[in-house]
Amino acid sequence: MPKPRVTMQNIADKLGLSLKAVSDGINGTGHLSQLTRERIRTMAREMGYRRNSAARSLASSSSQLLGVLMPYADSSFFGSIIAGIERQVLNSDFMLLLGNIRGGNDVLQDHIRRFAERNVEGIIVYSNQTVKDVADDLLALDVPIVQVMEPYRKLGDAVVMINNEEAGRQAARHLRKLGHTRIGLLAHKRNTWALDSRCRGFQEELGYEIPEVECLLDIADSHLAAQKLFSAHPELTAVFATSDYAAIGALQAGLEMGRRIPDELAVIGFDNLDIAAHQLLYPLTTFAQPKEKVGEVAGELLLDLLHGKPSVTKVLEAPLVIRASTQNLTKKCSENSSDFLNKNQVEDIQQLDSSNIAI
Amino acid sequence: MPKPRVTMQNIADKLGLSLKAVSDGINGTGHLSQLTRERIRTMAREMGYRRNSAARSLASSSSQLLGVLMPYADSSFFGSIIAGIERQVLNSDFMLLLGNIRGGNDVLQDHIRRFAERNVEGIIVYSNQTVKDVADDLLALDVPIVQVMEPYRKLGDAVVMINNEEAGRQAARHLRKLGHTRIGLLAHKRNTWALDSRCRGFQEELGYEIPEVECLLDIADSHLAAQKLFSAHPELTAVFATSDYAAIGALQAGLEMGRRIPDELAVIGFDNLDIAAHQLLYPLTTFAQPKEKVGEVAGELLLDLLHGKPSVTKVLEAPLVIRASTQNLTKKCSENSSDFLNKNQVEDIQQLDSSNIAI
DNA sequence: TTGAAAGCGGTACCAT
DNA sequence: ATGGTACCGCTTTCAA
Repeated sequence: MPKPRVTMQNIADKLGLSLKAVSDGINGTGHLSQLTRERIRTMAREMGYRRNSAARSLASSSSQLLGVLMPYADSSFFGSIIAGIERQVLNSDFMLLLGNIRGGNDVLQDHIRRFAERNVEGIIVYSNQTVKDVADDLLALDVPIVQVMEPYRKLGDAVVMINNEEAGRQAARHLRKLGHTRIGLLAHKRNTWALDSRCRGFQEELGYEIPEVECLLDIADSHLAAQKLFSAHPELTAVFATSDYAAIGALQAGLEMGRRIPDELAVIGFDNLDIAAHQLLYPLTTFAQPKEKVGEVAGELLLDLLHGKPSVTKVLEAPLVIRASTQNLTKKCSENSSDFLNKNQVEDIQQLDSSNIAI
Repeated sequence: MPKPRVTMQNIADKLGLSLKAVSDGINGTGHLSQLTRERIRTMAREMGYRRNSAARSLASSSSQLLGVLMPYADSSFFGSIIAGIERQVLNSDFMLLLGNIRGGNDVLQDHIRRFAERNVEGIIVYSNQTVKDVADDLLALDVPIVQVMEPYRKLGDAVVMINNEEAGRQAARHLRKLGHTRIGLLAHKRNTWALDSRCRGFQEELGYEIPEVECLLDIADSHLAAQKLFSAHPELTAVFATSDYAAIGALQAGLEMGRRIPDELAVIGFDNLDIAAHQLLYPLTTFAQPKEKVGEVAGELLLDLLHGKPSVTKVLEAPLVIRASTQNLTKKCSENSSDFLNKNQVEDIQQLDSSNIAI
């Protein structure tokens, strides 16, 4: 049989106080003498009182629940963002209700319905195509929404995003500084703000027409696309790939053609995934999006919105992490280009705790 | 102003029925005529009724909430497990409350307290060291617990785990079949059941004393450890590393010594992480733990427990994925060893949807 | 088959 | 500084 819950009434009875007094005592509200408050709290602890958020939520119509809609299973990317959110909102006693947005519109609509039933007070969402499709249902929840990584106008302008354009520019500058003049672009479909501005920044910074091939987010396809790019433009000595996956494909194609990395072919990726950082022979130069920070800022932003503050758009920078795919890093790399990033700046580079990985 | 919620009472009034009738009509409980039930449901839909789970939870003392405690930010590993759980329990109208178990005992205890306040009805947990430390608090919740990947006796025997011992054995058999007779072990600390049985299976299958060096879950340290191993035992031609990270370190050390892969040095890893699958020159032979499946089974198991069924331990197999780090896969690889895994068997190998990754 | 009424455990307004 | 009390929206006996 389930052990009986200790209620505020129980405490009140024990102490000869009113229910109201106990409620105020525990919540720090109302006007109580210091002594009473102490007595109440002590007794609550003694009796092992835990508040009942269902009751509290019903009475106050505030669930202290935030909905998180992300494709968290595809990579550790969104897991990190979620961890950032969690850390930020836990202090305010909010908890996260999860919804994976991999899957069709119906699955997502199901999540949204559940969010409604549970009275979530705010949403943090990555606006992928599915989300865009059901944006109306999301808006119907009538709660603050914060978007991360990808802004979709319809969902408002409370957004935490990465300065993709500047990253694109920086990629161009980095390659130019290394002396490359024939530079190509291996790009994914520009059907998102992030990918589009990433490419735009790159092209604008270079200022001339750039050979470009489109590829899927898939190493095999990127490989083929890169082959196409290099055979159509054998003069290229550098390529900016808009993801690490594409970059790997480009490296692969380059190696097959006998190019030496990075002199005869320099490659920049995007994301600083493990496959970039831990690529054995050719660690990838790439951009490290501050994932956890994005989550933290998003959480903070959402809490602000809940407190009535106006919505704002926050733009974070993605530092360039320079590795062997663009630059031979000798031992004196520390006194090298100003681009070179101190490891400490990149949250990604962290020691894993063996007890935390199901290796 | 918050738009007024449609309540069951509203519906009852509109229909001239009692609250009870509406409740029964919507929940499919009680005895109602087919007609009334239809009328109620139709009206509910028309008025845009959504149930209020706070009220429902308070009245029925069932929260329909499951707590998930995992280090989901470190890699995509646990994200996949969580996605599996979600898919399994969503049909039963449960939702997942998340708790990251990276961090100290106090953070975890905080999660547990919140779980208590929110009346979670069950827990799925990865028993890392922190969890083991606060196992008592977890048990105090007095709800069913399902463990994934790592069993900790104190938390009961409802567990979904991987047959690590068999995987270890299979690693040994695979290397032996390839003709290797001098085999080493590059192992992480055996402070978990998973790691210990993985090593044990490997050793037992080989049946003789195996040169072994311990390393951290970190490529740099694994690299050093592997150097140590190979210089102490230059006769080794193969090594089983108990994680892909360690395997990368081993490859690195081997390459530095001028070994040709896989003839002069074969390496097996564990986990089928991206860094294994997408290692450019030397894709890693490794074990693919069925992560999402683990989640699904765990979810199913927990639901069973909630329905009063007895707890059981489920053991899943981790198929070996053979790649170039142990075997030269020519075009006729498909007619190769029976070990060779059909890609379709490995859930891991999936096409990523570009709109789902913040590349 | 349907309805009335008593909670579930709090919150919050209004007295005192 | 404290107490009384009317809900919050739904589930659940129990009676009709």
